[in-house]
Amino acid sequence: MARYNPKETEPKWRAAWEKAQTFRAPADPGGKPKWYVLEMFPYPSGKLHMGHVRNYAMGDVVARYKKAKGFNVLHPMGWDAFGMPAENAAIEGGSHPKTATYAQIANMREQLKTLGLSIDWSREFATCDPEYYGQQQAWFLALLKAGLVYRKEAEVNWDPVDMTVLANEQVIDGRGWRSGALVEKKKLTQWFLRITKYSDDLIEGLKGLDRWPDKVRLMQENWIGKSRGLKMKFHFAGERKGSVEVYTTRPDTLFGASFLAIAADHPLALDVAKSDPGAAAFIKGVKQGGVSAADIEAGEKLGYDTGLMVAHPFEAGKTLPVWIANFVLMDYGTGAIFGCPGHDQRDHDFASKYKLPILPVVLPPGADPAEFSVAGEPYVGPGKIYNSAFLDGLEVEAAKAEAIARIETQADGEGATVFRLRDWGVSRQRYWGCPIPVVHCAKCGVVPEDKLPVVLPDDVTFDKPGNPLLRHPTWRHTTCPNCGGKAERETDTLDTFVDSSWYFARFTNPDAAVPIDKAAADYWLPVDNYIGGVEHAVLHLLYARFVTRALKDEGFLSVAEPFAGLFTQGMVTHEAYKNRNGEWIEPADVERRGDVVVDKEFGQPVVVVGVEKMSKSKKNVVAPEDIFDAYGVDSARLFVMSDSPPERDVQWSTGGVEGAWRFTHRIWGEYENGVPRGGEGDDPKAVELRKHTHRLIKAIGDSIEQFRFNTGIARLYEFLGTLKGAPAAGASPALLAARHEALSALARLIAPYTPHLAEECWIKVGGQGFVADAPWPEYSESLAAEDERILPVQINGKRRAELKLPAGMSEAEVEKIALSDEGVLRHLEGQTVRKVIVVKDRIVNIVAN
RNA sequence: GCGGGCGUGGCGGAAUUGGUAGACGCAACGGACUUAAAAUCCGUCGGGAGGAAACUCCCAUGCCGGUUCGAGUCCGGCCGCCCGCACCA
Repeated sequence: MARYNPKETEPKWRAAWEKAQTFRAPADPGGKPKWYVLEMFPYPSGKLHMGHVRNYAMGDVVARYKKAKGFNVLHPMGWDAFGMPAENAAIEGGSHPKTATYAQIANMREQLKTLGLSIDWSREFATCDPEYYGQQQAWFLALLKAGLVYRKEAEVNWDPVDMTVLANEQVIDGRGWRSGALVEKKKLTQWFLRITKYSDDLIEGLKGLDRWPDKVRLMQENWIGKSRGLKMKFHFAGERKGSVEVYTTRPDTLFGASFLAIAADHPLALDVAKSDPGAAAFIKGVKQGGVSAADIEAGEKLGYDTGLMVAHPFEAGKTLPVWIANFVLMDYGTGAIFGCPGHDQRDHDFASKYKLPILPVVLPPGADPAEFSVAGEPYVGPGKIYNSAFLDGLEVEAAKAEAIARIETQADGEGATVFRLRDWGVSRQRYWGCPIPVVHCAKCGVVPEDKLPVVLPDDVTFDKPGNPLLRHPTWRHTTCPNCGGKAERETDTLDTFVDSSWYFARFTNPDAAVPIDKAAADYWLPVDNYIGGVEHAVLHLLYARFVTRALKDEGFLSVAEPFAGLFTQGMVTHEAYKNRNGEWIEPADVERRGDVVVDKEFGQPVVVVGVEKMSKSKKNVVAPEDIFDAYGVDSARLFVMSDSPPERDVQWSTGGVEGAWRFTHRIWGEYENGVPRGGEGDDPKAVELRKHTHRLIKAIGDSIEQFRFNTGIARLYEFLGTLKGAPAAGASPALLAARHEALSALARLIAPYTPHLAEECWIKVGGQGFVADAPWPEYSESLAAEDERILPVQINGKRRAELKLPAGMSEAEVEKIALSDEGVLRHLEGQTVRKVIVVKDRIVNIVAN
């Protein structure tokens, strides 16, 4: 018997689908409901890895299923093609980012196509296509006009050797990751998107995203970080005029205030430093005090007493010293706080160090005011306010409201909402990104470019550090669209997160002459299933939500939320191995012999270091091409979906993919000799098989709807066992008919997972056209329903017997049967039945003693 | 430190959401086929005790306690691991 040969069948079907344009998503709805499936588009690294296989296989399962269920499915693919890897490669002597990127796209497109995905390739684009980023420039200018884009001076991590701005994660121990140079804090005028305008709305919108993981919603909520409190002024006591504004979420503890602290870059601190060398030195010290998170964590609280005093707003005559403190952040709240050491850990640390008063004003429930002390540690829990004049006796929350009201009547401040979220800095001093389409004119200032796209020049060099656009002989020199005079182009390019913040909308009509074809977007958006890695839980997904809102407000599209359903899938991991010299070795070079893992070549035992994300550095990478070659694409797809729940990591193993491979062959074995249609007749075995078939149809559909692919696949494996128990050889006509029904359904049920094999099977059952175009099988409720139940009988909570009963039997009847069952009676000997609990179709529990 | 999640056989994981714990797969072991091996097929597979056997009983979902007729699932307290944020006032 000829074995199923995926190497022959798989390419054949891919070519057939392509020729028939099976996965083209028609723009015209034609009465079908739409379904938009999108996986996060890849950076074109040039090499497909197992993580991609899992991500795209997952989306493909849903897309193929929804298509079979009668939806008009959009399932597009593109390339997140701008960004630093290509530019860094060019700097290191590689080829030009453009040629390299398009070459890598070509490679990766071929590899992705090998996966047999149901993608509408006619919609493909790359973010580095001028047709795409030109439209991005168009809406960028619309946002600029609307005031959602602005420039301001901001501090950046500047690498003085590479002459570039670094992201925080590129700064390692205060040094540039590439050059190793000490990173400087530098002020540059940068472009910002006003995401903070939508802070509240972005939090509110999360509530409606009921098909998002709670975890991601929570992460976004925390990231935006809304807090309610009080902004208030402390007036200077003494000669100095004016006031310092602070923000607090604990106005109830105002009577416990013992100092004010301001950030080192607070205007007041800078003013003091002008005439106070000590303050100037302190500020300088704070600024140099490390950039990395670890530095900040280890950092001790330090302060400098400015000598200034402010008046307490409620206690006449009481004054508080104003300190400059290293732990106060300028860009949160007002950059100034009042310190209440009794009820805040940081203030307590600070006050202890500088011997400032520590006053308790919140009394924990049940504590004795005469005994209670906060000298050792602050108390941050709930309680009643005391030592606080008019606030005495109030609970914390009530006291907050009362304090805010008082401050408001004194006209010293007002209740305020503050967000942690900052505006989005999108300037990158880099070449390989979308040019910011403005010119700088000496006469007219910043002027939007009127001829789009502003195209990146190709003739640039990477032999010197810094932004090649700055060095280009002609590119930046242009004329002002406004006055026609000499002007210079902006040389900053956009953060690549901008590119990925709207691509899902562009897919709805990638050829539109405007950024977004509104009719197409209105039809397709929002994305119904968005699938990708959880590492994008905050940044990408928050930016995309923001840009969608901004584009909606500017009339480009109609939805506020781009992604109705989100699924974050786990990684593909693999065991990592080290030989006895401590060197990493590749999975291909090791072999399992009994209980030990050995080096194939030398036979020496190797150490299994653990199961980790596939990475080059640990050499625990399995190349998808090798797997496709050995087992076929279908087996690889099936395995990455089968072993673990999709949101969790899956561990790649040779044994696992071999199991999937065996399964495909066993399936084929049921079809290869033909599937006779059978005939009429009575056969209990036929009825039994039909029941299993209809139950399976229901189960597989449910498992895909719920993203529980692993349990669905388990049911498919199980069903194969059922088929083997009802072989075709010697079967009655009725059983043959039931087998035909089963195998016809099965071909369609496996199609989302193993689409190539399914097409072969579909032929064998006499299916019309592609199984990829075939409707999902229907199940009959009555056949899928269990008509017989096995009820366990517990006695005092321990399972003692089983009853096989028809489903739906009444509680009283079940009780009667249970109490007369031989096995049950044996266990009840010498005991009195006190109570019988019958849960319909589920369980019987007899309480006896 | 704050917020969230998880802990089930040798391993990945199931468990109708409070109702037969261990589906399905991997590994392992036994058997069939074969001159032999691979492949394939069939079977066993949480631990313990009893029995020739069908089977019966006890223990078991990180640990301790609670609620309940009944707890892997709910509640409280520990222990361990993972993720996010991190001086956010």
